[in-house]
Amino acid sequence: MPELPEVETIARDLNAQVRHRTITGIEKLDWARMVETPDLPQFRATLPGSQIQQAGRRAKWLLLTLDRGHGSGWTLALHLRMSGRLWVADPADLPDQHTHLVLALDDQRRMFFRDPRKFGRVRLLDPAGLNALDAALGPEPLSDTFTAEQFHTMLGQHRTPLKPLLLNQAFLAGLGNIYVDETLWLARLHPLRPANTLEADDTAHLHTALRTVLERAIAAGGSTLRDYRNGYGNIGQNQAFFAVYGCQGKPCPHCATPIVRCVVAQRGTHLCPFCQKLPDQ
DNA sequence: GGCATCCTGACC
DNA sequence: GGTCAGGATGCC
Repeated sequence: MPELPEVETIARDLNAQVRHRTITGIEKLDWARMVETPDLPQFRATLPGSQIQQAGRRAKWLLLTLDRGHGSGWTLALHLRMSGRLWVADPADLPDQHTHLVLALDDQRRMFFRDPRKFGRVRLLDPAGLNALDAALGPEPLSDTFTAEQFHTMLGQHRTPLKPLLLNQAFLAGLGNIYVDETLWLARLHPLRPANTLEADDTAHLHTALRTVLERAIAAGGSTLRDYRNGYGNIGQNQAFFAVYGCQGKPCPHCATPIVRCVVAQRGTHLCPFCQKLPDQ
């Protein structure tokens, strides 16, 4: 569910609320499979007493840097996958049946990880583990060091269609189904276009479109379709700006041609058949 | 690449 | 009852 803008929003919200707070205990953990590493005893032993130095993000991973106590040098990495939420709960709130992890803080507040589909995962990483996670992910599209020239070189090395390539986290970090569709529409590129057929100006448009779409979504606090909530438990507003995602049958904001939905790379895909043509057509 | 799998809830 | 869902992985 959450993609880069949603995870970025949650990271900022958490940073504002739990930075320098100490985790006093694990109040609830009823889905052991969500903890990927280390083993459960070490996970339970390490967290209590550790202080959250800061909350950040890498790709779609939320990263809580831990300091002091047993947590020194560790990073708590959380991935929300499809239906996960992570927020600082109101002291009066009780975790429901889908809230599988509750972390108590030293100010009487608690962090809730709720995930009905149970796809979400948590890792406690040492510095080497954090490096490995980072190394397995592509560049951050909003980074100052991610240039259109670099992007063009990257795209030229793949004949894969654009959509599955942009969804591949090892190629580029943070995009998911919504923002790939929105970005390709803004760049007027067909999702099946082989990556290595882009001209330099196509890549420049795609590079600009990526930043426009992602920055607008962050400014709007993310997109809420069903499950997504920010770090305060509130919905985002970016869904109002969708041009194509879920807009099948509605007029293209550029040319008024009805938006169509198809399937590309096993994912629902939304595009304007007039603006986004394959070169052969 | 395609496909199945991990899960549950919403919707038709 | 069947289909779909913002993600990722492992198997052809």
